[in-house]
Amino acid sequence: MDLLAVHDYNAPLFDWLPCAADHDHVFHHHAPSPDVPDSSEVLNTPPSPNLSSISSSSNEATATVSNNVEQHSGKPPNIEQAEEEGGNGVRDEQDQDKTDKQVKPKKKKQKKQREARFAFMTKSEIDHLDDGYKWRKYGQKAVKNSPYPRSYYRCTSAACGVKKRVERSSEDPSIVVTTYEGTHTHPCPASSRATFAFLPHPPPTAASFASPHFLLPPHHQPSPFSSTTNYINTTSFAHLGHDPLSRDHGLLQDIIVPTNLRKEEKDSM
DNA sequence: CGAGTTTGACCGGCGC
DNA sequence: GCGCCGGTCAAACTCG
Repeated sequence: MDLLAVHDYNAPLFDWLPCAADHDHVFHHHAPSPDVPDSSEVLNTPPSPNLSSISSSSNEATATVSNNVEQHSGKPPNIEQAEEEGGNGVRDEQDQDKTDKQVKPKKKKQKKQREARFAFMTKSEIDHLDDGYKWRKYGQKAVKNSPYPRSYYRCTSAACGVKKRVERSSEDPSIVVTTYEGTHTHPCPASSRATFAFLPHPPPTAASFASPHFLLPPHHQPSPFSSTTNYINTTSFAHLGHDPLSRDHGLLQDIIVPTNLRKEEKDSM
């Protein structure tokens, strides 16, 4: 399972970001989702079925990846939203009814299609790592089996529907688990001092995370974190699967963790 | 005053 | 069908 999951992440995943294209280190970002039913607004035209091989066996493991990709098929949330807001009148009307309980129309009937997600762990004391984008917090929830809450952020850029979740590992409170979901539809507003400044311009996206380059050890890059920040030892990663690169260097800046994997991790506890 | 955060409530999906 | 839980909304609040 773990192996599978990790495998997923070493495999090129999706073309998350348009701007990922000018990424020098672009690893292969072809978006997978061979079976992505075409949608009107798919940003990442997914030509290459890379996942097919992966997704054959483990539903769980692939769920997050391929599934997400598939889910992409629907339409990005922002689009959905746009649509919804296109039906602004609807919303307004509903607003008038809102005194009831049906406060909002929310998502329409259609099964909610989720954007591809990508989680990674960072050892940091800071919860909300600045990745160069501007995020607005729109929710926070207590996490089951964890004393730490999970925060929900959305990219503040108007048309950008990218979301991210930030939570602390209940196991190791010093580890922050960040899950990105969606594709930025705009350039990174700030990249210099950002947490991910060590990354080539395009800030963290699933694609960039998926890229092995993202796994460069700390000494290869200026640490965006405070001096108190530690790095997760590769052993952790080894436990997740493997990564020759990181193994070589012994340390790892961030650990890329498939969301499903984390789930499985939990399950196995 | 606008932008961002907090927080309680709502909703939908999923497992039992 | 029911309850649990994750995700989202939006009003109220805070801060610059």
